[in-house]
Amino acid sequence: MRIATWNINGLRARLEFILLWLAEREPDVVGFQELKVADELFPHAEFEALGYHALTHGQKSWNGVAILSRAPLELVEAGLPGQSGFGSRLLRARVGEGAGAIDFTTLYCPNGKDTDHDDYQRKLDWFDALRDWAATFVRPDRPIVLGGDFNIVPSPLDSWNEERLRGSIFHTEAERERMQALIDLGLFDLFRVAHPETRAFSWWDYRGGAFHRKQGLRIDFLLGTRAIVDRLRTIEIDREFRKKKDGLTASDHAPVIATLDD
DNA sequence: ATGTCCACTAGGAGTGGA
Repeated sequence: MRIATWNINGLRARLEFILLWLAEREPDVVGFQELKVADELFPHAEFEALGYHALTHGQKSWNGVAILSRAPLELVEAGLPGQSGFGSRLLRARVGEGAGAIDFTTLYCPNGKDTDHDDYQRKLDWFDALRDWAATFVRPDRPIVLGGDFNIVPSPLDSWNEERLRGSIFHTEAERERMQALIDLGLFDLFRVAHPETRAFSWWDYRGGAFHRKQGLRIDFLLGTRAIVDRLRTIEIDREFRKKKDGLTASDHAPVIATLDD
């Protein structure tokens, strides 16, 4: 079973690019973030043509998340309780069938903009709510995945320039404490399980040639319980799809894709 | 300091967000 997360930065602008990726990588389950489209405009038929069912939790202009699955999927919940004012950022489904089924959540965590912006404290509050919510169901023996754009750089190894950026947005102690609090519920950063020492990024600014200068951050994660770690075979950040394809513009995020034993 | 991209409004570029 191949599972993935990807902040696509605009579904309508990215559709053709996404379809290329699906055909090439053939994931079974994908969580998308930053759809920037209302649910009624979601192109279900385009995905169904490739064999994917979709659940969406979108809104006009900004935010928005969706889950694609080849196997039937069942909505569990949409939206983080108490945090609907921050937009459509969370969607949880049961995906797959039988013993191999997993509890899969896609997350688009708030950016926070800057440490002196009001959104920064709201971001920290959102993460507190996320931890409280996750604590209600995360258990080591359950196959649970939380995947998404967390907008936090958890450790110096995950930043292209920790020395310069420490204390700035994505790199603060308060954000890192929130990330750790989530992990402490019994979740593992699957990329780090497989690649404990590798410097790898999942996001590069469109500006300034950041991708080619290797100036990126690792802010997109697949988190899984012990039951998922036990099934983990591979996990990679799909840098190839941060590059233009057939003249089509990529998202500023690369997909993260993992293979699990069925 | 900031070289890009996306969506919105409006009916052609500017603005806000990331």
